Amino acid sequence: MKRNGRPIIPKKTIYRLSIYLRCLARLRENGIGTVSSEALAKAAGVKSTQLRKDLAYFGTFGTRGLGYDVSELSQKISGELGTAQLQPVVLVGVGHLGLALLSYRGFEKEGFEIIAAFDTEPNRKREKKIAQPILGIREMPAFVAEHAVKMAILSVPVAVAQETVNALIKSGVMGILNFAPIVLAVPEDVMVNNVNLAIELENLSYFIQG
Amino acid sequence: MKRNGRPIIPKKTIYRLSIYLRCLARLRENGIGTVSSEALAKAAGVKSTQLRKDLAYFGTFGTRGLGYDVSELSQKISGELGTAQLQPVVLVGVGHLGLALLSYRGFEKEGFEIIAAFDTEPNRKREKKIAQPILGIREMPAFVAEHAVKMAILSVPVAVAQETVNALIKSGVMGILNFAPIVLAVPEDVMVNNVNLAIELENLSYFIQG
DNA sequence: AAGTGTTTGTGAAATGTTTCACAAGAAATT
DNA sequence: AATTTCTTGTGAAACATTTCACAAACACTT
Repeated sequence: MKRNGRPIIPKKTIYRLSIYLRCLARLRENGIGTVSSEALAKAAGVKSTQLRKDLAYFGTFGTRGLGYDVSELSQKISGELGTAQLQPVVLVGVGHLGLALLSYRGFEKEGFEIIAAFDTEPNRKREKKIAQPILGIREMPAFVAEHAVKMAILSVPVAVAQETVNALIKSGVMGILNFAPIVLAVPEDVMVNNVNLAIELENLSYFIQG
Repeated sequence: MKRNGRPIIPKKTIYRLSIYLRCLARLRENGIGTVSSEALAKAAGVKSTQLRKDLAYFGTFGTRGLGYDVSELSQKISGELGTAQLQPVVLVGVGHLGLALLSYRGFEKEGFEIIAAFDTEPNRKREKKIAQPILGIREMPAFVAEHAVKMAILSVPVAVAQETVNALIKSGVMGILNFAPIVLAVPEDVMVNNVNLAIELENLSYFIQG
């Protein structure tokens, strides 16, 4: 299926592309130049046919009888995901979790940089020193607009989550990584990814009962 | 479809049951005693037919023409998910993220209690005081076995993630909430839920370009 | 250069999930 | 008590995703 020229790639496939990218990175670190769909799929925890189907959505990069060139495939997936260039991100809500996320060094490696954080009490004393500036929530709209920030991490209390999202969207944010345990109402063209740790635990709890 | 007497409920349905449970909790807080599938579905961000199908997997609880009793439905879903009683959980890896998770007060409300944390350097000075004991990683096997812990949160560095999981499983852990950006190899009867923040951001990044 | 062995790419089949359409049941109204 | 209104529960249809099966393409060996 296609829409405006580009094929429509399933959400799940996009998710797996990210996983493949990480596996490829590790292969490259180990100096491995070529990999078969079988081997890469195993590393990613999927079936090899699924890996090939996933790649087929946006091109054909392999060599039959040999496999895929690790560097080339990395680049192609990176390009498709749009993580080739560094993306600015803001974080809103600097509580326990927000502070931990600001300290987390895993984003930069993947092409994202938290350039600022916002909180209702930016000067409240925190037990940890961090590199990014913490600004008042009132400064958020201007900052986001000025720096053309398109993505935000939301770690505010549930009570203010919806109003915070409204403000972010008004300022131009299109994608939100939401840690507040609430279903946010957003326009169709805005995307929300929810991370709810309690739900993940509940999920585990169910399936290990059998 | 059924297996050993119980119907097989899709993973996605289980996930949504957790969401319904949260929506119901909020309704109850607001003193609302009855809710229609239409209203609850809207609050949960799904279609009403889907909500009814989800519930139909394990029973029929509604009253036609009226809707569902909020308290009763909460109990039924809780019972199905197995979150009726408090579940002990351990956390392994007390770095930035682990520390934040230990401070997170959202688990208890949902029926989970982090009863202890483990780290290779339990006495390393940390900038935050927390309630749970931090023990050496060597004490983990005995502790987990003794307290019959079935679930663990894994926030260790990638390099030691697999060996840590092996040890946890050996001690009797059946469910793992994994924050390490790596695909863990586990036996069939052990369940892993991965939380990978970089992937979530990458995902957003892709869809807001479209 | 021919033959053998691998591995990709892809229609088709199988499986899984969501949505539709509507009968059936209960409440509310007249 | 009959009628209308509302809402559930569910088989069937539509849609989406995964897996299968195998031809095509290339590498490697002899």
